Amino acid sequence: MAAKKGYLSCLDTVKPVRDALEVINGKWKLPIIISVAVGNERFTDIQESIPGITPKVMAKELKELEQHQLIKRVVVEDYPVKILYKPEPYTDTLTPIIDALKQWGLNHRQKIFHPEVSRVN
Amino acid sequence: MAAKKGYLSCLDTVKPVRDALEVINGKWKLPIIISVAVGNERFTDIQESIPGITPKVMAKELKELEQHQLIKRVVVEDYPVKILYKPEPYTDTLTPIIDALKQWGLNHRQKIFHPEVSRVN
DNA sequence: TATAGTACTTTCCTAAAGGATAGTAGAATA
DNA sequence: TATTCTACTATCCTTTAGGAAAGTACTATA
Repeated sequence: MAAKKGYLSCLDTVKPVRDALEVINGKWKLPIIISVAVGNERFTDIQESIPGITPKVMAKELKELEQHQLIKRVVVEDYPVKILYKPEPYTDTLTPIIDALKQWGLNHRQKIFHPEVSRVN
Repeated sequence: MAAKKGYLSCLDTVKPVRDALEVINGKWKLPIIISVAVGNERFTDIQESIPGITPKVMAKELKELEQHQLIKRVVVEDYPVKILYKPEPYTDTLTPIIDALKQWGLNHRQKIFHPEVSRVN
């Protein structure tokens, strides 16, 4: 019974990649993380630093990022109270992903708008 | 007029990251790329190597990846004709992203299921 | 007193993603 | 002749993402 060719397994890579994508999926999570990592702490500042994001989406994404311990919501008991969003140590672990995406995005834009000059492919 | 604090700009990073996300967004594009990169060439093999994907979604994603020149659809004129999906040179440029996501996903799973042993955070 | 700022929430809506299931056309195989 | 293989397509449906606009409770400021 000559074994039918069958496919090559790639689950070793596919599974962890999907785990990662589940946490950072969507259009806004990484931009918010980048903004907070750069030092924006107030709701309004973060919002204004990311063109196009609405407060509803911001609020939802901030909650999810908090649950994943990728940012911390800090209430400062002043009058009036201040609310700050701060990076967690765990946030730093995303740096390699963000860097890789940034570099790829820069190269991709080169490729699309100036194909003859682009470095890769 | 003491300038109101204002936010810190992070567009240098946010913009290219968003460019990249637009190409590799969704649940399935990277898994498909991984499968093709590992050597799966036939529609059915790719599909079987990625648990949960349906043929409809496969077909749609393959078309989009082709448009972005991340895979090539090759028709082999045999009887019957064979259709092969192959990686393009440009596919390799995604390797750093895939590696970063894979490493992060592995670490994240550690953190979630064995917090006391996890390496980072 | 009126306006503005802060951190949201609420409502309503559209579009896109994704999933289940079935079907199909041609060729090969039993 | 019947079934299987291949690479899809077609239908239908549910869920999620995301966007527009307004509102709110509190405080501060002019």
